[in-house]
Amino acid sequence: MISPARQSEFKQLFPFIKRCNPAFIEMFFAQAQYVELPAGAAICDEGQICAHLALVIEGIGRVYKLSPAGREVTLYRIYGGESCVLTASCIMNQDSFPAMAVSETAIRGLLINPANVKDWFCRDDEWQRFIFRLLSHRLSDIISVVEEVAFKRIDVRLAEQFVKSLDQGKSTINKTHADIAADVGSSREVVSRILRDFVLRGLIKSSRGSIEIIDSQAILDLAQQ
Amino acid sequence: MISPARQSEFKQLFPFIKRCNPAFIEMFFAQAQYVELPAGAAICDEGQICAHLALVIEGIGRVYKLSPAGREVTLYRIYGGESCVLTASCIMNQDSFPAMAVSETAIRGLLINPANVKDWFCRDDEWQRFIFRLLSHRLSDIISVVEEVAFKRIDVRLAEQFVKSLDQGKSTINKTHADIAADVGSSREVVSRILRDFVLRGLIKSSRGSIEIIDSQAILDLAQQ
DNA sequence: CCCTGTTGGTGACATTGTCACTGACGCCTA
DNA sequence: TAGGCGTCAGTGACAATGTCACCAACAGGG
Repeated sequence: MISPARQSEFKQLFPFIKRCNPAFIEMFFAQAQYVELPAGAAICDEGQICAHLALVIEGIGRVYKLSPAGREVTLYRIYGGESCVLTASCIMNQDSFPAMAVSETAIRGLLINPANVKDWFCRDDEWQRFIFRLLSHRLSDIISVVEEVAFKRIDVRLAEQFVKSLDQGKSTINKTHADIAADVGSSREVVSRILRDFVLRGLIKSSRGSIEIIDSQAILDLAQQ
Repeated sequence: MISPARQSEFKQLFPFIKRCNPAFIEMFFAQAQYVELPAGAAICDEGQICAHLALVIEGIGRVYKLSPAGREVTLYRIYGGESCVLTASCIMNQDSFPAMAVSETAIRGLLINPANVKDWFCRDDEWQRFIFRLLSHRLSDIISVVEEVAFKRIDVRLAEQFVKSLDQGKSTINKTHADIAADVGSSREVVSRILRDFVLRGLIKSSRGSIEIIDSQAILDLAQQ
């Protein structure tokens, strides 16, 4: 049973629940389980069968692929108000999880039992819509990753990352070159080289573990390509 | 209304329908629409909203991404007994199609009205299971594409393609270098170069528009990496 | 037999990936 | 405070891949 305070917090982030019928809402909060995770916790290992569907209230989760050689690509991130679809699809047919997931920050959220996820599907139209929307958004997220990796130059993709930060009002990115490389699926050396060029061209300032965007217009232009 | 002959043909390829309840089966075949497509027909353009859910009886569809520069990557293929999930997920929430699709061979299949897809979801458990299985398989298909593109050398990926042909009992592949490049998301020149090396190493024989696998063991070994 | 579109080959160069190594920095502990 | 250690970033050399421009071989139609 979820406390009333957490319930209203949840409703803020997941508006669909407010459109569900009262009986469903009651059942939902009765069955859901509240959890907290520290930053950097492994949520799902490759091949592991997922135990629950997670709905994130606060924090950021990162879902990624890991190569045998140790390289990484981020498939997508899970923010507050979202849920791990891979988990969802795994729950639906008991497959194993085809990627890894970690908490990038501390995470708070609700866990739903797999049996409930499926059972509720026909109990409430809004719940169904919510799950479907999630699945299809993730599908297109991952397709964009294919597009990025297959077609775009890395300098352009780095610029895109910076633009995302700018959109969130942050002109400083606190990440190491290795972090960024893992994000875009490249290697640290390549990222370092390109960032060195960015520094020389006056687009950014770089220091240990953080990057400051100087010429945001040039970054925007580059990301445009 | 689908003719009895086509119904039994469909049941062979989509066994789930045999496990559905009789009323559902009747409704299904009453509402479904039979269609045929020639080879090379455009099924879905990027950004276009999909009008129907297609269940393929015979033939092969290819779903791919196209870059502005004209390069391509194949996301997945749809064979007999399968369905276009992207279409499915698009239907569920009226999004536009995030990729392109063409018929690689002539295709025969059934079309389902979007309204029905959704409506049926809670009418029959087997139908629900079928759609979910499809969605989650496609998701992992596309994740493997990310893995391939981000982490693997192209010679290895070409070898993998050849292994797929060998698995189907075909030691000759009737494709142009450009076709193969579009499949793996590379460029024709690169494919040509690598195939030239394969020829020099005695792995394949190459002629205009077709490739014959000579040393299948070496191909298998290479694909293993 | 010529014309034309398709297919494949090639060299040159830019971009990216990999490997091995180095130096700089921050933190901990003796 | 000095030394030790791990993290972070920079570099050169070379391999793999992408891009561009161009050419040659081939097939089929007129």
